Amino acid sequence: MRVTKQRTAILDFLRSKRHHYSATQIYDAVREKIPNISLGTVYRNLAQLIEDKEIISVETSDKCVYYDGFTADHAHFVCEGCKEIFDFPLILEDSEPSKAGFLVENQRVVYYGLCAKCNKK
Amino acid sequence: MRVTKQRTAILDFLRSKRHHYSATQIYDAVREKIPNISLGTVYRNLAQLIEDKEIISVETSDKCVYYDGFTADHAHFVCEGCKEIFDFPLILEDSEPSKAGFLVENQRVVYYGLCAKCNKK
DNA sequence: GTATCTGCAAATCATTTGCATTCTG
DNA sequence: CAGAATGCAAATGATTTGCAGATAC
Repeated sequence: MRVTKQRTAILDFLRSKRHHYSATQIYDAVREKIPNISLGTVYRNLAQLIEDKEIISVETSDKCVYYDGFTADHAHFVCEGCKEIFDFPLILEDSEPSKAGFLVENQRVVYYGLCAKCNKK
Repeated sequence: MRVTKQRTAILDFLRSKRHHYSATQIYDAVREKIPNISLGTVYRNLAQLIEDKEIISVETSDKCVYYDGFTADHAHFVCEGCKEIFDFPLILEDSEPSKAGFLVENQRVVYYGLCAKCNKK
């Protein structure tokens, strides 16, 4: 794996934010620094960065995938009101699959509902 | 909401199986009973059935959504070896978001790894 | 009878890919 | 230099949608 300015810019962007971004949003953000970067390059780098465990992907009921530069285990909450994605701590215990002899390499917890603000309305 | 033979066939199919199917797989299965059903109808009914909480959707790192006629709370395990999706009980406790005043309407837990069989190889 | 649902086909839209060129080590 | 990575544009594939005709209630 080579260090290119494109890959560096993408990773720097994701790490600089405690937020979750779609490929297109990342593309738009990085384009401010590298105007001629292509969307294909963004996707290829995101895939590579996931493989290298530098970032994680967040699959929700949205049609697009979000990417997160914060890789410590945590849960996500998708607010159906304001569409915001929130982070929450994830309490890991002996998981059912591992008790059954399965090898758990990864786990995703996503809550859906209304955030505190939207819930009050 | 009207009871059509298409909607009934889709729901019957999903309820008759303890398994998870993509829209295309459901389309293929239901076509054996209703040969001229269209994929668009399958998607429209799946969306409706989800809204009515008759079925649930399972989002994974796959590019397609899976549908599940078993609606009681449970976790999913996606085996990266054989690609099978397994059900596991889900131990629900006071979730972090609800402690924070968020309204949790739904929650999805997906594990990734190797099932017992693939893990042995 | 009328609003809802369906089949069909075309449109979307996120993501992937082929290829010639450029860049990193 | 050689293998990787990039930009561009075209391809893919799941999902959505417009519309005219069929169906449920």
